[in-house]
Amino acid sequence: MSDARSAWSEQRTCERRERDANAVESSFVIDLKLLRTDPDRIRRSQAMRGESVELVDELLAADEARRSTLSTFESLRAEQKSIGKDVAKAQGDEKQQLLERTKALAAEVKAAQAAANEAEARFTELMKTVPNLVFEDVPQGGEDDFTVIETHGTPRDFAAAGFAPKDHLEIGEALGAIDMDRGSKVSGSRFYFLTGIGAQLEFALVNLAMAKALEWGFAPILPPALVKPSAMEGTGFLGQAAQDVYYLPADDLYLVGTSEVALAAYHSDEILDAATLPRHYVGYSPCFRREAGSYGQDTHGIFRVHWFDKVEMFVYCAPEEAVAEHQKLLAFEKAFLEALELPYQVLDVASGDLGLSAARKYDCYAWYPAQGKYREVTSTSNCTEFQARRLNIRMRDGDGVRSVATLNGTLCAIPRVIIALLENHQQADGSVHIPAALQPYLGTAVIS
RNA sequence: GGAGGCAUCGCCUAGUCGGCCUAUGGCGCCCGCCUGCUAAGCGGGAGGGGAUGUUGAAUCCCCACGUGGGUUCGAAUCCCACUGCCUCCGCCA
Repeated sequence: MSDARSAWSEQRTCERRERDANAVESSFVIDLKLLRTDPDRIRRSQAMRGESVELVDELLAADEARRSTLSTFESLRAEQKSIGKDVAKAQGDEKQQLLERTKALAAEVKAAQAAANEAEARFTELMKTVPNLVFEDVPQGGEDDFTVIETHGTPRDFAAAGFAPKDHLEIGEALGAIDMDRGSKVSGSRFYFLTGIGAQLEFALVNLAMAKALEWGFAPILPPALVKPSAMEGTGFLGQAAQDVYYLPADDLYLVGTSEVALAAYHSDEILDAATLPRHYVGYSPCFRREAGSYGQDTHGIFRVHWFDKVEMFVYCAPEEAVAEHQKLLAFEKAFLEALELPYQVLDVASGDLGLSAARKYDCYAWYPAQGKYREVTSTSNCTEFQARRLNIRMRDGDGVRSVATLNGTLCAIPRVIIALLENHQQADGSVHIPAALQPYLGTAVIS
């Protein structure tokens, strides 16, 4: 039995469902105990992200309000219950007296409960806005303050080869691989058709990526591309990133921007047996992005588009394993780029440029000759327990029941990989060399 | 889309014309005990939150019978809405 198949059968027998509603309500974004015992840790994280530090004080106040209203409700409720029992036994006048007392109490209980619910809701709303805690050793700063931690390969010297590199669109159109004009005719800007060898290239890349992932022990999944709001919110895409997401109001569904969403929500409301962790999944799905904040950026070709397909890795593991798993995901991404013979760098992304759910993020930037620079081609995030708390995904082990950690990483984002292949491996005559690892899947060593 | 049925602890299940439910029993699981070993047997445990407290003690309380409301002094039990699943019909790749 293959690794992938045994992973499947194992998981089918070990799944647990957690249906407790309170657990869902009280699954918070950051660790509740941390808020009380070490609020400064959260303040530092907020500062590193360039987010509100005052939020922590609001949270503490809201938590206090929540607890005191809850206490009030609980003691009233306890009294109500205990009198209720006496009522059942009492007779005559005694019964009438008790009834009178408890009638008034009923209204109080109701009011106290409403107050407690409201305080709870306010607190939960606030908690949802807190991004994940950043690891304290990630580079500080904004978009441009990343640290380049590795550089692999060397950009080709096209001058020495005697010709100027063409950009991917020019190559792709000449090869009949990319049709941008019809993309915009049919669907608008930032849409495209992959045609002929371009379409074949996608299938070849997907098959190569899947073959590698299976070899590495990942279980393959084809996830839905439309998800409920809870899945979107749980993975952290409805906060500041909400404007970048397609929404279908008629059905109250979102189009995912990455299969990470469905892969993370896959085990929502479940308790996983610790013996089945870590779990490695690899998903393939279309990805939809409104690119609302990027008007005018990367408008040329298929670098930044509203729809693309992507092979994505996803990991569930014990929190203490997360850092090591993150390194593994990065290693897999590197192995894939190396198989494609692409020069690239690895970036440790700065605190201010992390998404809502990431504690640390490594991006691989591949070399794009026509742009003359390294640009993002993969991204892997360690979300620690952030998504698991929101999605109520826990594990049972010797220490009881606790949240798992989740991680995600790009294995192959089709358009950006196609661009990198076309541009880096182009020849003077307009043909494109295909890396040895990909040749078996495409059936040719050169496209022309 | 139309009609009907169902929803209790990991799984199965008792309870459903309101208070004795502090939710029954079985299986599986975990920890003890017992025992040449195993099995059996016996005892205990297994959700969330809060308070006092401790640092890996304990005690008390609240919540949890799909979800949310309602009726009532009191709801697993009655009423309403919603969700999910199952069956049948229709439509469809």
